[in-house]
Parts: sequence; C-alpha cells; structure tokens
Amino acid sequence: MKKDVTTEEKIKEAARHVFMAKGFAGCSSREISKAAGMNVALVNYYFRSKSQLFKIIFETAMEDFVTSMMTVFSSDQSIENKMRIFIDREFEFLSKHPELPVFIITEMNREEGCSIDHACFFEKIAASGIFNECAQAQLEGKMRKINILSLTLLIMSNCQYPIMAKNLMQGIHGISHEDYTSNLLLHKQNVTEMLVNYLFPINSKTTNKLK
Amino acid sequence: MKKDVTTEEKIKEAARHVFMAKGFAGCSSREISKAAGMNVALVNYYFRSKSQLFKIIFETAMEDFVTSMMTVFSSDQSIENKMRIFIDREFEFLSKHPELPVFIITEMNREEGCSIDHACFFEKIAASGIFNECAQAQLEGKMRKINILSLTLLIMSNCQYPIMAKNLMQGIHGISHEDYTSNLLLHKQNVTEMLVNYLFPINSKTTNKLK
DNA sequence: AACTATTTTAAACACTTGTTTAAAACACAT
DNA sequence: ATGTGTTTTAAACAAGTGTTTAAAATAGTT
Repeated sequence: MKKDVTTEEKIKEAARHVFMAKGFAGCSSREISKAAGMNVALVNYYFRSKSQLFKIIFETAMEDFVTSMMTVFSSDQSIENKMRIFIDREFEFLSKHPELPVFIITEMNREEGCSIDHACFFEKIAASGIFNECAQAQLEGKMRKINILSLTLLIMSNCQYPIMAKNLMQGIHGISHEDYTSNLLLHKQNVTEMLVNYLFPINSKTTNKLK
Repeated sequence: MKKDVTTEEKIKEAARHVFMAKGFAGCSSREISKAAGMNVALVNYYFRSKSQLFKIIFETAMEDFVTSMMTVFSSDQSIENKMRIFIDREFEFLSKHPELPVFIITEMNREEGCSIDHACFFEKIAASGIFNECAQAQLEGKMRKINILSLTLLIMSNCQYPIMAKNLMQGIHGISHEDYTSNLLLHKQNVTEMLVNYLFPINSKTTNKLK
C-alpha cells in the first residue's frame, strides 16, 4: 500500500529540521527518529548511518541555497534590476529558511565533513555565467569596477547576515521577533538603495525602480 | 611553587580553542583535557562541569566581542571618522579572532544555553552612548536618517560576514587562504567607501580620510 | 490460507559521554 | 623525616552514543 508520506521522507523531513536547528554534533540519531515518530533502527535501515543521512540533508540544503541565488540571473533584465530582484528574492528566501546560512557556514568548517564534496555546488554558480555577466557590465562601464569576490561579499553580507544574527540583534536592541521581522523589510530597502548607489553610481537615479 | 602558566589557565586556553573551533556540542571534556595536556578529572576539579567551563569561555568571548566594538567611541573624532576607524578596527580584530562571530551566533541560538544571561553584555553597549551619539548626529543632519537597528546591521553585516564566510567564499571563487586574506584588505576599503557614502551623503567627499 | 518479501520493532552491542571517587604525587612547613 | 594541605591521576560510574541483530508485524501474491 502506498502511503501519503513515505517513511523515508518522514525521516528526511525530521532530520532536516533537527540537523538545521542543532547541527550534526548537536543531536543524536534517536532524537531524529523520535522527531519522525519511529524507532532508531529504522533510520539506519533507510540511510546506512547518521553521517550518510546528514550528507543527504546537507547536499539538498546546499542545492537550495545555490539554486535560490541563480534563478534571477537567467532573466533578461538590466544588470541593475537583476540586482534589485536578487536582493528581494534573497531576503524572501532566507526569511523562509533562516537557519540555512549558519548551517552551511558551520558545517563547512567541520573537519569531519562527512566526506562531502562542496566543489560541485560552486561549479554550478560559476557555470551559470553570473560572474562573467558582471565582469562584462563592468567593462561596459555599467557597473563599478570592484573585483568579483568583493562584489559577492557585499551582496551576501547584506542579505545573509541580517537573518543569521537575528537573536544577537534582538538582544542588542531589545526588540521582539515581530518587531525584528518588520524592521527587516525596512532594512532590505536600505540595503538595496545602498548597494545600487554604490555599484551603479551613474545611472542609479534615472533607472526604473522595481515595481 | 608558582608555575609560569597555572593549570587553571592552561585549561581555559585549551577550552577556548576547542570550544571556538567545534562548539559546545562538538567536543568532549576529554578532548579539552587532552589539548591542555592533562587528566579529565582536573578539568572538573577546577571548573565544576563542562557547562560551567563553557559558560566562562563564552562570557569572556562576549566580553571581547563587545569591548572591541566600543573602544572607538570614546574618542573625540567626528562621527564619520569614528565610523572609518571602527570598520578598520573591526576588520583587524576579527582577523585575529575569526571564529568569534559564528561562535557567538551559534551558541546564542542553542536552547540549553548553559543558563547564560546575555542581557548584561548588551546593556554595556547601550550604556556606552553609541546609539545616542548616532541619533544626535542624525538630528543634526550629519548622518542619514535610518533607524539604529538598520545602522547596526549595515556595519555588522559588512564587517563580520566576510570573516565568517571565508571557507564558503574560498569555495565559491576557488581561491587560497592567502589570496582571500589579501583580498579582504581591498574589500575593507570598498566597505568603508560604500558605508561612508551611504551614511554621510553630503560631506563624504570633503572630509579628511583616515591617515 | 499459506508463503514471501518488505517494513518496523525491541533488544543488545561496543564505545563514548560527563562526572565522581579514592588513591597517589606533590609542595611545604615544622 | 613527618605531617598537612593541595594538586594530579587512574579507575570507575551510570547514562547516552551510533550501529547491528534477530524477531515481530505488515503487505502482497498465489
């Protein structure tokens, strides 16, 4: 009999939640199995080991992370508008998956990385032609000439950090979850304005804003 | 007989390294004691438990983190120059303590936070008068009027993220440790220029640059 | 209904965990 | 040298870890 939600996916869903919230070292196989509502042995029946299960979860997380960043760049907008849309999408995506950036950064730093090859994901980014497109725009004088690493950092920093540091910021400014979330929308606008002004200094005032 | 380095401090030093690199859940008491070159029981002889030891390490880390941010603001520079100096110091400090931001953000998210009260550290920041000084500068038209949370986020994002995401960025752009480190200096200049241009739009071109 | 293959479980495995205990090593005053 | 208080160790504790085993429950076929 086919079930509406297969056991295998119940495990993956539970593992995703637990791993994201506590990291690989911060949780046990039993905790995951309990979250999925079943026996421990079943987890190892479907996935050989905790490491193997983690590997799958991490790789799909990476996939989501990278994919969300690249969808914008296939459109035929101007580079400046692509940037605006990108920031908008990134804030939206990360608001739905707030643990993702810390999870990826933390687990990339782990020595025993469950033998995960990160390179393949990064190759996808390079293969998408994003970097070439930016370099081209720089050559044509449409974009400020800073190196691509710095460009990546500017965007990633201002999109990801506000999500990552939520608890820290709430502590510093003594504000509630709701207040922080609404302030994040204002901040997104500030970030967009700052980045566009900096990266497109000439035509930033005349270009049409995002709807 | 007094020793040059007391056992207690040997433990703290080892614990600092191991906790920072692997987090609370990612390491064992025995790993710490081994890194300090001694028996496990000694760790619990000086510090009652793993949690207690962690609490001390975390609190001093927080102390460092907060202190490094506040030293600039006691000087009598202009607000714009303070900002430039702040960014400079923050990059320098974080380059020496690269694991600090991820460590703090991660451990602040932990449910079992070893019963650490974070509030006292944040109170120090507010008590320093930084926020008031910025609000004043905004009233006097010396600084762009954005809310203080957004201001904090802009600065923290652009200073901390480039350090936190080192491995991720190296992967994406396929560059070595050395290349990343040197690129970080260029990036610091870009960040400074972008932030100053955005926060001090009127007088940013005429004000004297940092030596 | 009886057989087969798949899915799920309880129980056990060897090992690591944080913590404690009791004895040993040490420093130092008398 | 003896006694005293401190520092360090080896060994043990119960509880929790990842993983495996063998039996039970279930589904599907004849």
